[in-house]
Amino acid sequence: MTDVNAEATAARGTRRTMAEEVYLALKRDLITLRHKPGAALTEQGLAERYGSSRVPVREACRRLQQEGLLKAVPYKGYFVDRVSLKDIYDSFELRLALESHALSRAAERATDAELGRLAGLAGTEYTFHDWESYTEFLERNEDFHVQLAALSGNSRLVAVLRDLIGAMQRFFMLGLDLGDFAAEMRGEHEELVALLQAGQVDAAVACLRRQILASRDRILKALASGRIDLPLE
Amino acid sequence: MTDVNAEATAARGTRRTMAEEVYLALKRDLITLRHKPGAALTEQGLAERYGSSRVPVREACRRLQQEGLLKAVPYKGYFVDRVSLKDIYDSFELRLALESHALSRAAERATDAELGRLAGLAGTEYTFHDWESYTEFLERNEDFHVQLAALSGNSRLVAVLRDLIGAMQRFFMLGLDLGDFAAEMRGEHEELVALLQAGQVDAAVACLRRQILASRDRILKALASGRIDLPLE
DNA sequence: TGTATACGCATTGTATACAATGACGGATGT
DNA sequence: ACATCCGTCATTGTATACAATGCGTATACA
Repeated sequence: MTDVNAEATAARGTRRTMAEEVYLALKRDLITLRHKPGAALTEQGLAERYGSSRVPVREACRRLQQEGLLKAVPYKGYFVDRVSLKDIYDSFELRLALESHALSRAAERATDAELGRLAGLAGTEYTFHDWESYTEFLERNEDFHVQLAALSGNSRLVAVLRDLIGAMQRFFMLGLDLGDFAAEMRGEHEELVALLQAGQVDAAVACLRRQILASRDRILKALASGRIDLPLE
Repeated sequence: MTDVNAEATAARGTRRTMAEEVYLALKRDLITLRHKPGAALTEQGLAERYGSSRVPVREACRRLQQEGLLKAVPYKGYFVDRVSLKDIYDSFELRLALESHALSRAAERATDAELGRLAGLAGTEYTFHDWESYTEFLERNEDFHVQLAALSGNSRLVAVLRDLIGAMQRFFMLGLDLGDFAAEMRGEHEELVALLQAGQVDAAVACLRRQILASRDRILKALASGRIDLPLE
C-alpha cells in the first residue's frame, strides 16, 4: 500500500477481463432479445454459455441488475426484466428530462468544432427486417445522444444517461421489427444539430422533445398492433 | 427451471447477506468520511475490517464503484473517489434537474394523503458538532427527497436520484462540520410541502431550486473557508 | 380429503486456493 | 550518473469446493 499515486494510472490498458467480456456479451444478448423478457437465468447456465466460471458471470449479472436489465432473486436465480408500459413511459420521461437539460447546457457551452464532430455522428439509418442493421443503428444512435449529452460538460449526467439508454435499447428492438420507421426517422439528428449550429436553442429543445416523444409513441403503437407479451403489472 | 412464476417472490425476507452487510457498512464509512477521499483500499484489508472474505467485499466495492464512491484500478486496488469542485457542481446540477422535474409531476399527481405523509418526514434538524446527529439528519433528508420524488410516480427517476443523493452525502459531511447551518435550513422542507399543499406549483419549484442551490453554495463556502484537500483535477 | 411437516434439490452465497498482472526496485551495463 | 532489463511482490482476477436457503413435493396424520 506504498503505491499511493498509482491512483492516477487508471484504466489505460484495454485488455479485457472475463467479467467484462461476459458483461458485454450478456448485455448484447439481452438488448437483442436473445434472452427474452421474463426468462429465467442461472449463474451456472450463463457460465457455460459464455465460457467462464460463475464468478465473472455473477459480477456481470449484478452490474446488469443495477442497470435495470436483470432482476436477482436470492437463492433462486436471475430473471430478465419484463418490459412494461409503465417502464416505457417512465424511461422516456426520464430521458426527456435528462436530455432536455443536457441540450440546453450544451447549447451554451459547445464550440463550433464540437458541434461539427457531433454532426459526424448524425447520419444513421437502418434497413427494415435487417436484424444486424438494427444493432448497429442502435449503437450509433446511443453514441450520438451520449456525445450530445457530453457537450453539457456534466459527466454525472452522461453516466446516468448512458445507462438509461442502454436499458432502453430493448424497447427499440421490440418496436423496430414491427414497423418500418426508417423514413420517418431519417434526418432527425441532422435537424437537431442544424438548429444547434444556428444557435436556435429553444427550437432545438422543442425539436428534441418532439423527436423523443415520437420515438416513444412509435414503439407504443408498434406494440399495440403486434401482440407482444407485455405484462403491464 | 420449472419454477417460472417464482419470479414474483422477490425480496421479501429481510435476512441480510454478507455482501449486503459489507456494502452498507462500507458505504456508511465512506459517507461519514471514515475512509478519506483519495485513500487506497484493498479487498483483503476490507475483508478483515468487515469480517468476511474477499468475495462479498468485492461485490460491495463494484456496487459502490458504479454509484461513484469508489474507483477500481485493475490489479492495483480501490481508491476512494476524490471530491472535486466540478463533481460538486455536476452533482447539484443533475440533482436540480431531476428533482425539479419530479416535483412538477408530483404536484400533478399527489393526493392530500400522500402530501400529509410527506409532511411527516419534513421536520429534521441536526446539532452542530454532533457527528451522530449529522448522520441521522442526512438519512432523514435523503428519505424526504426520495419520497418526494416517489410522488412523481416515476420509479426509474427515483432509483437514479437515490443513488445520486447517496453519493452526495459526503459533500454535506465535509460541509456540515465547517459551519452551523442548522438555523438556516430549519423549516426548508416544511416550506416546500406547504407550497405543494397550497397548490402553488411554480412557487414550489422555485423554492426547491433556491434550496438546492443554497445547499450547494453553503458547502462550497464552507470548503473555501476551511482548507480541505480538494484536488480540482 | 385436507392439512401440517419434513426432506430433497436446485440455486445462490461464501471461503479459499491458485493464476495473472503490472508497478517498483535493484542489478547490470554503458 | 543514467538508462535498461529483469525479478519480486502486492494485489486483483478466476476457478472450485462447500454452506445456506427456501421452494416444491412427498409423506404422515387426522
